[in-house]
Amino acid sequence: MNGRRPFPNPQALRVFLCVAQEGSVGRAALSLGMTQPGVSQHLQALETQIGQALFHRQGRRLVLTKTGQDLLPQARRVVQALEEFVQAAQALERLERGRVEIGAATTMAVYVLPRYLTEFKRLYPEIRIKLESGSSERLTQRLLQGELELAVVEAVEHLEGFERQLFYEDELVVIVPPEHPWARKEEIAPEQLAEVPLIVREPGAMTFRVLGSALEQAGLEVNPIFYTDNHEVTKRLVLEGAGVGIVSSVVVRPNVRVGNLRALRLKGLELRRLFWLFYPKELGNPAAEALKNTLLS
Amino acid sequence: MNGRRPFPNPQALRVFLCVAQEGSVGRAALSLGMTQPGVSQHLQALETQIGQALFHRQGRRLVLTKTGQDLLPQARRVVQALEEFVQAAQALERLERGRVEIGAATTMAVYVLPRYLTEFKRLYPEIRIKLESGSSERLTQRLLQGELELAVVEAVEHLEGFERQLFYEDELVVIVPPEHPWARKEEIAPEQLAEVPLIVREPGAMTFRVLGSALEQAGLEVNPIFYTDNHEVTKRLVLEGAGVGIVSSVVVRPNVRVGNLRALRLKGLELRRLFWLFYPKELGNPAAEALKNTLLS
DNA sequence: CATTTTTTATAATATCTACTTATGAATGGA
DNA sequence: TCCATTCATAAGTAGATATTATAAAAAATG
Repeated sequence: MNGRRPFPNPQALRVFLCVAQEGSVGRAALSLGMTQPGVSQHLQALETQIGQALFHRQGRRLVLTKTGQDLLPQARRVVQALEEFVQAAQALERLERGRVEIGAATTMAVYVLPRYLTEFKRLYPEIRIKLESGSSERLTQRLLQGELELAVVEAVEHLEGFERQLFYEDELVVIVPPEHPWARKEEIAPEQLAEVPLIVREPGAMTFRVLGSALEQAGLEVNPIFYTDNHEVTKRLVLEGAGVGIVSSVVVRPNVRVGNLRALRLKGLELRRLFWLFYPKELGNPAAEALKNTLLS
Repeated sequence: MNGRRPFPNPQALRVFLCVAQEGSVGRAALSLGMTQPGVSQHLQALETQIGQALFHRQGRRLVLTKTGQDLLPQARRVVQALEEFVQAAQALERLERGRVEIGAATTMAVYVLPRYLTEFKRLYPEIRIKLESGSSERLTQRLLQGELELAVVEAVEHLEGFERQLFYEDELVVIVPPEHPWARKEEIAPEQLAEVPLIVREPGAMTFRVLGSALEQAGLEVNPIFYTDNHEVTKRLVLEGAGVGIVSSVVVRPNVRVGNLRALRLKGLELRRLFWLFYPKELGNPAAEALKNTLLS
């Protein structure tokens, strides 16, 4: 069996409505932009399908039967529901509605994304955004499973079916309180880290891993005295004089600086972290497309 | 241009809903009673039509995109409206709903139809009946124009596209009050009508015309002193002693008799009136069909 | 009352749609 | 690595949906 139609053709319903309104097959055809025989055929098809006459044909006159009158409102509801469907789809396309779910590595989510999201909200006030922060691994996973449409994470590798663009170039810096002996320096030698109490993020965090591998390549070893799960905690501890911190540079940028923390580079070490925006090759959701563009503009 | 489709195919919407619910193309196909490629094609067609992805294909996994989630309720409404349409049509067919409009010559409407309509109401309590009374000519007109589906009228002639069955055989009778000299008779000679004050219906009414033509054929002439537009008025006048009435026999049948009116036949005159039930050859409205059967049973 | 005009229905036909089966490709588990 | 499962694609077919052309019937007109 093929070409079968389990329920009435909405085009026929539309024809039905139009003929009922216009009171004439010919005028309905005109109004619907089709030819008159097509209208006749649709009407007949609908009538045989429901097994009842919708119109009374007395010569050229067409009068709704009682059945026709009774079915008119139901037919109207169908057509209206269909129109609302396409309107909803168009509204999504025109960004008058919609949702995006984006994931971002915690550091980005806290220190960088807010300003973009604010801008996006200004451009498309009706679109709902859900921001999920977490580890790059977890977010990458969620992206692959289609539960996120965009993700700002550190590149693990190329992801099949996805594209990426560089979003943010970060580096790790050493932070010290203003009264610290290093406070006036621009940079210090990595070896000096062994002489001070170190405050870093917990071993699981990417921040820590970047640091660890860099120091390892340099043949150095450090003994942190504090592990934190939060850059803000690190900053506080450093300000209190508990030690020297190592954090992403974004957390001491002008607008997020706390107190008079000083930031220094580690001489000769490459501590850069690259954050990429990942997105499916065909992301298909106009709202996600728009957010992507905002993020990359 | 042909085969065009101005708005989405509801079958595709149904597929969309089912895939979203089942979470799998294959299972949706099974549940919809079609093969898997058909489902895939419907989904793709819908997606290209609205220009957005509804599902995220990560390998074999299918996850609703945000767009898909947003459009799900609208799609559901369309399918539901369609189902309600067919249900409404079926309800009409099963006589669980519906309307009939029947016309009947005044005499029939007042004295005969009520008991049939009561019976019909008992059989099909949900069906609304509208009874229109009036002259046979007017009702025939309305029937031809499709504004009535059934009509109990006196036969004018054969109506093209309509059928008829004898519904009621009536005759005109003379009525007199119980104290009248004729009260004990079964019938009287037509000539005697000239000797008494006559009360008849107005010249426009069929009752009058039947009488007139019968008397004319018999070469008689009468001079009514009262014209009424209502058999009840005639009966009252006769009872009060105002004269002798000529009415349809139905109006003095046992259950509609007022007082002790006596009815007499006119000897040698054929004063029968035949009331026919007229209906379109294909009346297409199950409710009308049912009422027709009740009337003829 | 015959003729013309208007309007709907039918016929023949072409294209597009909506299925089918057969097959390929990719994923996930053993 | 192989196998099973699942979705996508290809090719083919019956049916649906439109078209144009034409007939038939009813109203309008002279």
